[in-house]
Amino acid sequence: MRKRRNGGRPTIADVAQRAGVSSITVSRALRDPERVSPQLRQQIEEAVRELEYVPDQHARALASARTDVIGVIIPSFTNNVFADVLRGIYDGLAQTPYQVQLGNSRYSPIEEERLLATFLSQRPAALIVAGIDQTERGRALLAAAGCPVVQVMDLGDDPVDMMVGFSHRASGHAVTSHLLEAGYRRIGFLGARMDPRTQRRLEGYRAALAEAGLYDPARITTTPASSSVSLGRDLLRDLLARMPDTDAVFCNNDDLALGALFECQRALLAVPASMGIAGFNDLEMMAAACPSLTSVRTPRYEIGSRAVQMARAAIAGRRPAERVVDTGFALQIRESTKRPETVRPQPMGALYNNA
Amino acid sequence: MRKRRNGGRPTIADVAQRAGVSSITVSRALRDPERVSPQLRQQIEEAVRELEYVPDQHARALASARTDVIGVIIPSFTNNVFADVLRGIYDGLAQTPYQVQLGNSRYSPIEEERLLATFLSQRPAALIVAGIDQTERGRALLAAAGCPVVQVMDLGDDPVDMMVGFSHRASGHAVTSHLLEAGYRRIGFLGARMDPRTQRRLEGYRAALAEAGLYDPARITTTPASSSVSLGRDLLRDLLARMPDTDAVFCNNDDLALGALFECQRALLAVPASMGIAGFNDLEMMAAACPSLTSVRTPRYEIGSRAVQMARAAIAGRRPAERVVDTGFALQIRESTKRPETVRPQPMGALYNNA
DNA sequence: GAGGGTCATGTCAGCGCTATCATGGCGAAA
DNA sequence: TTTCGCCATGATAGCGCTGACATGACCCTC
Repeated sequence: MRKRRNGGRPTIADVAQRAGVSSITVSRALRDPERVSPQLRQQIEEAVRELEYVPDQHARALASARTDVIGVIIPSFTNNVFADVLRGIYDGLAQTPYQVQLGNSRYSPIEEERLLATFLSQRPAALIVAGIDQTERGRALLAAAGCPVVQVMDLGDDPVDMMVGFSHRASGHAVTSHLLEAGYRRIGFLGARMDPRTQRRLEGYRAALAEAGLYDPARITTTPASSSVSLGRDLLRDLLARMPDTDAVFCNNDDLALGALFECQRALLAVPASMGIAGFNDLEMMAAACPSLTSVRTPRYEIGSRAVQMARAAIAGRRPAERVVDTGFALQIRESTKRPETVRPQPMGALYNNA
Repeated sequence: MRKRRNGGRPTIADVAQRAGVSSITVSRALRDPERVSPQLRQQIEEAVRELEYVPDQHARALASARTDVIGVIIPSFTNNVFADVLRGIYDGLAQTPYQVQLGNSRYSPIEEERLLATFLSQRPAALIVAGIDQTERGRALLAAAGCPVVQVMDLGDDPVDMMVGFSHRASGHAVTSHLLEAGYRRIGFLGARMDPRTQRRLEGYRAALAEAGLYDPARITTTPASSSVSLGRDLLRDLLARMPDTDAVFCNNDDLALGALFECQRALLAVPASMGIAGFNDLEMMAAACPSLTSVRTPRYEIGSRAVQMARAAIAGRRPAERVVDTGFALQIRESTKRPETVRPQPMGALYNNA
């Protein structure tokens, strides 16, 4: 008896023998049941069940030069934003043979390039990457990938292949315009990490204020450090130390906005009367905060599932007509930017008593 | 010329030809350089570089019946807790040939079992799974996996193989004891999703209160819904409607605690004077909140990297002596449970003015 | 009824790599 | 010098599966 290296698991040949057919017929019955007569199909299914046969992915990949792996590269695990995209992707792939190969670029284009090279060496069925700011070589790798590629979470003019996202510049512009309409005039910007998408939101902010003749670069407070709630507090404190008359802040993301709110509470600065606060992404907590926080709802889950949908269509040879999908975004206006008619800073009572 | 199915990529035979050796020597040079003479090794390395040769993972896996894939199963992508564990795992695997195959069980033991079966069909090098509450069949699959298995984030008596985590019961007990020591007497419990780890924290809460003769099941408020900040608000509101004299809450996790804080702010209930709040996991925002929130620091990143370390040691045949590692946890006492000496509910001024 | 088309199934030869055993050279021990 | 064993390297035979082509049965058309 031949030695088995695969731990005694049955092979396609075992199934074939048991079903009384050749192994290629079993192979066909598993991949494309239509091409096998109902009679044999049934025999084969039975044999598969009896032997608990599971195809060997590696052998399949080697023989067919194709895999059922979809590579996904995101810049952060910790950022809830990508967790939602990921959920969309995984949910879109449930009940399919596809598997996800997940990479974390840590917001580094170099690391992204490295991951891309690694992933491509496995000839994935498709690739989903966050952002449109690959390195030149990264773009070249993607272009030569030989599989569908979907860039997600951003929008640009020249997709490598397909694209699903929204305009960060437009969303930054929309939030800032909203703050202006709410009556705020000395609007600051809090930004962390300053990745390309953040930069584009900042551009939108800048443009909206410039159009209103109210742009003042001194109100922009950023840091390369990665975003956090504490950082939101620190950044707002810095900003107020430099520009005490600032009456609102557009926070680059929701963590910073929450931190800014906490800082206002600590400094006894009334929100929204003396300070308007807007965040970005509209994480679940924004609606629950007190006061509730204005933000921009970004369709993260939808972007993930849509990307999968497009990728699968492309794999199946039905490339969608629309290669670039703009999912849009939605301003969620809440208490934190509902400025009372009379604009005048108001002192507040103490919020709580702790010694 | 032979047709190439792999897209024209060079194979090990190409490298061998270029280096003037046989392909098995190239194979050895790549896997175990020590076994090849320095002379040939150098020639081979050069050929690899010139051809940009990248080994085919599938062919390697098929021929050797081994892979460089480490399967990881977590119950949620959205929960920040697992994001940190994941970071620990990925960081521990950086600069190694290992790759992660990530599965999301969505807190369903059935789904976990399914994932386990799928992953095992690929003969992973190791498996890291969250929790110790597998189904019976899941446990059997793990036991028969034929690879190192690390259960993480919890602690139990009979590891399938290895285990890294801490006692949820003990941590629940510790938090509750702290609330008692701080002077709170009518302590509630807010819990969402109620997965097994949450249940054990609840047990700890129950035990601590029972020991103090203060246990009242009516103060336990739970829901099978998944955790969120809004839910924290809802649960606290429910609890206070039923048991208005509740003077503190142990929240099953930090999202709920934050929601509870917001609810107190909305209801003008002073924290920590009239209501103590403690969370669980000590996410970054807890220290930044206003008032800052007491929580239990859980070493999530460390658990991830430690699990990888143990798995790699086991793969290399050096199974660690300690199969079960208790990482412990640390109570982080902050403003939200620092009750003033005089215990008496205090009214507060309005926090903010929004019309 | 010959020719041609379609369909279900089979044969065969790899995919790119590694396990296994074989080989030859060389130094140490006898 | 002879013998042995060790080491570096090579030849060979698959790993489990699928692509490409072959085969034969059957049906339709003129």
